[in-house]
Amino acid sequence: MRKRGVDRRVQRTRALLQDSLIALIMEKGYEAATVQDIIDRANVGRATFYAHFADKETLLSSRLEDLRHLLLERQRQTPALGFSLAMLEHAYAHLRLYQAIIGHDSGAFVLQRIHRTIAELAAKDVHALGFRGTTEERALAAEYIGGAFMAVLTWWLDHGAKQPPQEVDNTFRRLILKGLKELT
Amino acid sequence: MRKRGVDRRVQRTRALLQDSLIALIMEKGYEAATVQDIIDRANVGRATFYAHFADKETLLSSRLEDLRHLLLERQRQTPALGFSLAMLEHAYAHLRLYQAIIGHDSGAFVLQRIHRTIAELAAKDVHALGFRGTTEERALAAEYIGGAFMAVLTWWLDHGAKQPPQEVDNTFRRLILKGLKELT
DNA sequence: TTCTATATCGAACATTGTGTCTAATAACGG
DNA sequence: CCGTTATTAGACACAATGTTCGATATAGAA
Repeated sequence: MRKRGVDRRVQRTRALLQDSLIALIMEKGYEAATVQDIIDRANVGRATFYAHFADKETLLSSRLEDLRHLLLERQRQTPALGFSLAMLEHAYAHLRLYQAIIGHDSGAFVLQRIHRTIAELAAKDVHALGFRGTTEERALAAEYIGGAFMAVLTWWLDHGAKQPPQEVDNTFRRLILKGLKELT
Repeated sequence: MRKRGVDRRVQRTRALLQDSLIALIMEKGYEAATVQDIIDRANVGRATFYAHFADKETLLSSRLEDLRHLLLERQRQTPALGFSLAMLEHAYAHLRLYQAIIGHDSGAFVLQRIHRTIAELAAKDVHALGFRGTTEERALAAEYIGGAFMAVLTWWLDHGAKQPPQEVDNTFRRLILKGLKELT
């Protein structure tokens, strides 16, 4: 029995690379960070990087996958739109990172990935919300929920994240259910 | 008086390059298109490209600027949310292009640029809509309108653009004003 | 038409980043 | 302790970027 747990070296290397990417995103944005930057900061050999990840994007994906599981977990515990508060709290806990993503133009790609993840989770909630309609209408609802959430998240981060996550979560829920009429 | 109009050669070259980029976006996506690809297809010298545009992104911007002016024009003629129908009709008239943007992952960047343009136009409408509230609330409203529109646009394109622009415009308006409750 | 300013060309160039490969070394886990 | 596997340094070919320069072609004014 060889494969009790993952080799310590592997765990260490992967963590170093992921953390390095995060740090670089905060420092110069995702696009601007090169593989060379990443391995320099992580103090890891070039060949080692490619032994673990096919490219920079794959490294990013490995991190986003963690986030996705976190959100999935919270969604299972919460009746509807569980991803919302979980995501807001995660952003609140890593404010500098998220503000860097929003700030740099290079954030587009990362943001898009997060957006797709959210939209995917929203699709599951459409059913949970007891939403009636055709397949297409439900797809529209999911897209709308995802888009609205990203709008709220972006706005919140852009303005210094002054409200607590709980309050923003409420704003989001009011917005998607009742639209602009209820914003005030 | 030298500068009656722009030199024909300049007009021709710029148009060739812009059209070439559009064609390539449809063919392989924005990210995948290299400057070499663009000048090859346009049949323009490398030095000439850089005489006109600093890089690929600047070339894209020059095209998006045209779109922005188109939308601004239509917004001036329409009481509120004028960008919506105009944008939908533009997408409808260039379906293959927009579906390519949505399709390829590389579309994230282009989509982000369009999103920002829409959000900017939405900000002007927030006031036109007679929306009351603090500066921050109005910023949220603008972001929300932009996000909701992009969601509807994305959904529509993703599902084959089966409804006419007019109908999609109505759906969008109902959605942002009254939320999910009114979607059915 | 002629003249002149300037846009274009082609080709070379340095630079940067990517992804692969190898043989030697180090560290893990049993 | 030993066999397996991860890591390393460094070199490598490749692709793409953005700049430069002299020669050529062409637009627009007179």
